[in-house]
Amino acid sequence: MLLSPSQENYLKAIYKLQEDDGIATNQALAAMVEATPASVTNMLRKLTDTGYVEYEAYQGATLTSAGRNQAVALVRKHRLWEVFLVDKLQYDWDAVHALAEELEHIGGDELINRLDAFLGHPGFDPHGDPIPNAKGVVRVRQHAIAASEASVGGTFVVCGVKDSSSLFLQHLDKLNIALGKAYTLKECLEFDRSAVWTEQGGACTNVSNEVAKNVLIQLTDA
Amino acid sequence: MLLSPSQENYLKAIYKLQEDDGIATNQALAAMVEATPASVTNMLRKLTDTGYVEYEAYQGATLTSAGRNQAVALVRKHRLWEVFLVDKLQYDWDAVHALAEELEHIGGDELINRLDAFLGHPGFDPHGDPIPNAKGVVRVRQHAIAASEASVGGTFVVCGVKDSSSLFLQHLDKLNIALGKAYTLKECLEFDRSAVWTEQGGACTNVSNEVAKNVLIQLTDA
DNA sequence: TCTTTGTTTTAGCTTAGGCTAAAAAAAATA
DNA sequence: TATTTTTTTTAGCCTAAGCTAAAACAAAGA
Repeated sequence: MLLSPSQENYLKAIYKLQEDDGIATNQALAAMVEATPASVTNMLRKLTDTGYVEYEAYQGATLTSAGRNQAVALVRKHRLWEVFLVDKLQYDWDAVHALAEELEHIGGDELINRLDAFLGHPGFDPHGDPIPNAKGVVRVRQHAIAASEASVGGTFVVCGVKDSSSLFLQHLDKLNIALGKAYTLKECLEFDRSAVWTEQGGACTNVSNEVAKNVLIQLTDA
Repeated sequence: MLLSPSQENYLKAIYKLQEDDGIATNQALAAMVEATPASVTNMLRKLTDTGYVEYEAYQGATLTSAGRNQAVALVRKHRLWEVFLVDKLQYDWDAVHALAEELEHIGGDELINRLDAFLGHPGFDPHGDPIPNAKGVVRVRQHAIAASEASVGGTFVVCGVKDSSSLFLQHLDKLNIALGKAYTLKECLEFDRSAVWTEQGGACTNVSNEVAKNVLIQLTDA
């Protein structure tokens, strides 16, 4: 069954909502694909016919296992193209989402597997999100927690973000926070829950709770 | 003015027909974009409104200078993606057209200029066709003639093809003919105009007139 | 339980890009 | 020049994917 770009976007949206919220409601889908709830109902009917989605009126949508495979393949394509754009074309990490969104609808397995090999089979995209392999296996990020969960005195490495909007990523750039950087949580201020992170070199960064909640870290025992 | 992929394909088709035949007739366009003449009439009206095409009923279509710019930009995108697919993803030269046809509609100048830089500003695509630069200047292939025009005893280098169909390219593969290879035209047989080409190493290749007409060469004075 | 509120679906419309069949125009031939 | 053939256009229809407004349903509060 061949899917249109639009149909592929719906599958991806259902997949993400299922992962995050467990359930893909009509309204949430509408927001995610930028359409009205009425249009969503319409599309869900069609996708049910393709066998990728299970859907009954008023009950929300679920992916079939075929649908899930499609969605994972799309996530794989999206993230590999993001790696290409950042690693090879030197784009900034906050500028690749929209382009990858277009590129992910091009070609089939052959293209993406060649791209994967060319990029050296990367495990993570520029935002630290894991890249499913050719068989659709998504490696789960081990031991990743939100930076807001760290305890004072602890050391950690930044390994991902929860919010990958341009706005947030550019804010991290301004704070000079990037994937792979190591910090110690020096203190956490009672008043607004903002934190002070120090780098090995001694540089300090003031991090608001709002930011910390959206930065993923791995604790290190150093 | 933002164009749809379909509209872009029409502009490219008009451009090619103008280059080759001087005139883009409705019927030729229909064949090229794989639609009916009625659909072409329809689309030409719309493109006239965008200012990229000039068109009057029964008179065929011409590109405006803005239209020509768009078309050249598309040719540039197409050929750069072909270079990427062959040089970086190791595709065979006969397998890249369809994918490039999809990729050429993605993104804007930023993406393609970065791709160009990444590829090292190549001058020619895998079929020997020149790649327009960022300003839309198409370098004309110097001194290129069809191999069928060579005279016996002459030496030449293969620099392009007139027919870049999969079928023809695969045939060249079988004959072991590739861009950049040097030959001497040993003899030309009266009966069927087929020719014998010899390589430096001494290997001989029998080349039909039909093939020779579609291979572009540059004469060398060796 | 009844009513209000919020969500989902239905009904009917829109636009882009196709199509076929018939009419009109242009080109070619007698 | 008249007629036939070919090409192009018109007219009317189709599908995908969206939209709005109204109706139907589900969930929550009184």
